Amino acid sequence: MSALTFTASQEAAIDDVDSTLQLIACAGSGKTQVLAQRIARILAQPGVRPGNVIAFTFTEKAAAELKERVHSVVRSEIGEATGLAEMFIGTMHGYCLDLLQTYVPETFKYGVLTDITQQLLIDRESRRSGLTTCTKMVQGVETPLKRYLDTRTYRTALSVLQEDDVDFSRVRDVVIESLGSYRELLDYRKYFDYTSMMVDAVEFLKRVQQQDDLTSSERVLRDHVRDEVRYVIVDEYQDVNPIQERLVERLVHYGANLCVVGDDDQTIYQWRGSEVSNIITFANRYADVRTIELAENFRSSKGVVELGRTVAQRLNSSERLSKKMLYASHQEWHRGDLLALQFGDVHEEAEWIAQRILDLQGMPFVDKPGAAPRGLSWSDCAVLFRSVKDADAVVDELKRRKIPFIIKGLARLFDAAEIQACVGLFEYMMGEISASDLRARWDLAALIPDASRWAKLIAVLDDGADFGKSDRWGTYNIQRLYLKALEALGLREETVPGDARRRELVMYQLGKFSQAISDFEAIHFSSAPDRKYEAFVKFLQFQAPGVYEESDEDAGYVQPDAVVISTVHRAKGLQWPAVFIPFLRQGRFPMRGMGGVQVIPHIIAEDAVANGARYKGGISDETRLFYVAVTRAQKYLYVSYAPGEKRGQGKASEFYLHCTASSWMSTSDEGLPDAERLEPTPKLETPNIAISFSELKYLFDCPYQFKLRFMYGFNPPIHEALGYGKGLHDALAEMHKRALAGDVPSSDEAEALVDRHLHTPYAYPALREQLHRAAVEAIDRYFDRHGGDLTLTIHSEKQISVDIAPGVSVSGRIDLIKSLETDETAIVDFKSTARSQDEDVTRDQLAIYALGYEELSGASADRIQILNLDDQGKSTNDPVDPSLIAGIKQKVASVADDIRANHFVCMHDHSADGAFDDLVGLMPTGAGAGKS
DNA sequence: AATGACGTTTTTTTT
DNA sequence: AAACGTCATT
Repeated sequence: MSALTFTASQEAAIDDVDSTLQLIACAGSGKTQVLAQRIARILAQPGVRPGNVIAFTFTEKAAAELKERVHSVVRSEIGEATGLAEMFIGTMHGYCLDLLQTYVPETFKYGVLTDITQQLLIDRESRRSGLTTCTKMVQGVETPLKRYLDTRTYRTALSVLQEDDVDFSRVRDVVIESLGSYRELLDYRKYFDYTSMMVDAVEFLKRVQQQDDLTSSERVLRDHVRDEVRYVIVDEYQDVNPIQERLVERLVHYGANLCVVGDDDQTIYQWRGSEVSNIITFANRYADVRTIELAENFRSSKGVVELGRTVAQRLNSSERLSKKMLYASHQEWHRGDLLALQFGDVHEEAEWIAQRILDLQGMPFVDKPGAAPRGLSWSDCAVLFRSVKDADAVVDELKRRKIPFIIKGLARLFDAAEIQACVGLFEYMMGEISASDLRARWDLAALIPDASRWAKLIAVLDDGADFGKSDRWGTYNIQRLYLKALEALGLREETVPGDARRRELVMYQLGKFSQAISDFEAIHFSSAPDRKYEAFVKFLQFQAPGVYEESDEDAGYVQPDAVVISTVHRAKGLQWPAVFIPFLRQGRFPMRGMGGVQVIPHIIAEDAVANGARYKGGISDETRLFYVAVTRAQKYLYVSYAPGEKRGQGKASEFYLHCTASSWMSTSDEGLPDAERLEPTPKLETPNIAISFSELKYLFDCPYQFKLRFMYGFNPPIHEALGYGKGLHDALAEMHKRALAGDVPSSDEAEALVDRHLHTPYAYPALREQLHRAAVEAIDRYFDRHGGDLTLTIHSEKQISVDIAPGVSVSGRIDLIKSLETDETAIVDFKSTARSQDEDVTRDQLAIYALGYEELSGASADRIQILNLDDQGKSTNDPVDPSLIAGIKQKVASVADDIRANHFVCMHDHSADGAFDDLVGLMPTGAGAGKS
């Protein structure tokens, strides 16, 4: 596709920016490139601005890729374009959250619950969350849901109830009441979960579109959707669920152009609510739909394409759109490229796979038509499983042969010896294990750099377990205790025993543990200390092991050259020259139906949900999954099966048998052809690097701290005043936004503004009051000094994004852009703590803001101000300096190179730097020591 | 038709 | 910090 020649249907899809479009894109059809071209075509029209376009993707990763492609097409076809950051390319969740936090002031302060924090919240407040008031019907008997045990099912029930098309008259009253009390709890604790951010956004859009008595911000949103949203594009449309479809309908309500892209044969998330009928009946539901089929497969050899086609044909023609998939790539099929093999047991199977991976090394492979062949390497091979739990034999064999691999989708963090050592810290504190047990665990993990420090560690733990020493619950901060424990041991990257690789791996694990603490403490921060630590240990023992994935080398920006072991689900959208699909055993793939309590029918009756049966899954869903697996292969495809020991594990899967019946497949291995081997060279993929303002600040300050925080995942302890700065920010944002809408707030609203925006969930009552008073004073002061300028607001909270170099972008928000009485334009950044910072860094930050404004508007700002909201704080007002701006580009680009090279050196003398309190114990002690 | 062993997935979504 | 449905076997 580098030559940028398109097929007739691709051309049609790119050119038609006016019809309601339905693109049926088969596997490997170059859909992302087509979308990028189409978006560029849209932007090239007179009168169209980037802000008129919304493109939804399924994942953040897909969004980053599409964004990068759009930018590169725009650069080459239109040249410089401004305001590209105004175009939304991202997930629907991201869009909804953004919408709420831009237009609904009451929600500015809301935080977002992840799966884990949501589960923790539901369990902690098991009654108020509706968990234990909800019941399940098992064989006609109604029993209440149980704390911890049924939480998972309850969470799914909550999302089905809210995201699907539900007939509530068929839902039992207790279930509806539980949902109500969960929603109240979320509201009370000021949280969104992944469901409520969608539901609330759709509700809000609906109200704005149907009612007349609107507030100023509601009017702004209505006008925005009516006048600004002109093109809506939805990728992976086959995986859209009912609430997402409702969102799309709302956005095109005033006639915006809609283009959906998908392949019904690749619907693999039905168990999560994906509704295939959205794509199948699309042409009936929208008027004047033009359907274009992107049938050419540019990815795979003829053999793979033909096999894929026959797999898809196993589906009932009534449940799929009739379509073709045509071989159109340069990959040639040779007899023996596709094998279906049977082995005596799983070990033989694993041995063969490992051997074939070795044999493939250096095999010539051509990535693109006309390109020079390269030798295949580890990362060109993938082993795909229905469930990655079946991967043990393959994993062992690859380890044995020292073949590098990364495994995705296995929650194994808590199997690691390092993590068990960390868990031990808290088990010791709670008296569950003895000091010598603890010592044994740390010895097992080979993690004690200096045995003389052991007594220090014990002292820290004993002190931490003394719950009588203070009445302030905030004293018993788990994260701080963890960091203190590591410090007591003297455990830092430089002191971890072993080589550099092991040191890095251990730091990743310890960082992940820090993340687990943050998750727990976000919910349990204000519990009585002894009960909190007790609950934490239970969390570590029972819940956490099933949740956290082991960190691998994939965590950073550096792509390792390693064999990929993955589930089929995670492989969607990816491709490899060689794909293995082992373990094709009856009952595994296709996976046999599941027992146990299910949301449908045990909590919600099947007939209460439109097409509720889809959550159960069936043979069609498994077939589509197998179709996805097969079509990942570019050339070599090896499916295999081996019987297991136990009964019921002896038979081959019907998918395996299907493959053996294909004339493109061989059922015996005749060896690879005698091609001359080349030097194995992994496909070079420069990862896109997207950094936010705040991350950049850390990078400039101290690259090693950046690595600790954002790559290893270490989190600072929760501060009790957390939320104060954000509250001020949000109050100011509302003031400026209302001013923009012509609804200028007056100084007597200060108190109300603070009430609405200040949320300090971790503060004890006295602190909370104190923060409240301080906030009201700060807002009063702002009205006093700047109230008259409110009408001069140009933008509030403006999202900006700067492409520094190809593949490197920096994004963030500018607090305020306003015009001055002097007729100059100023960029304003609010500061709310008097924390002193390196003068240099602040100037860098200012330069980024200036750059961002230029990118946004095409014009340059005149002044940059830092406005300190504190009473005594220092503010600044500087000119925009062109030489500074040129310098910053250079600086960011070099920082990006460091990220790509995994090079995060710290030049600081941390002992002299107050800003690094939190993680100072993990900083290298040697670095910068020579500095005065 | 009744019994008992067996296994119990998949995973995205925010700063 | 459990109990259920499914499937193979009899």
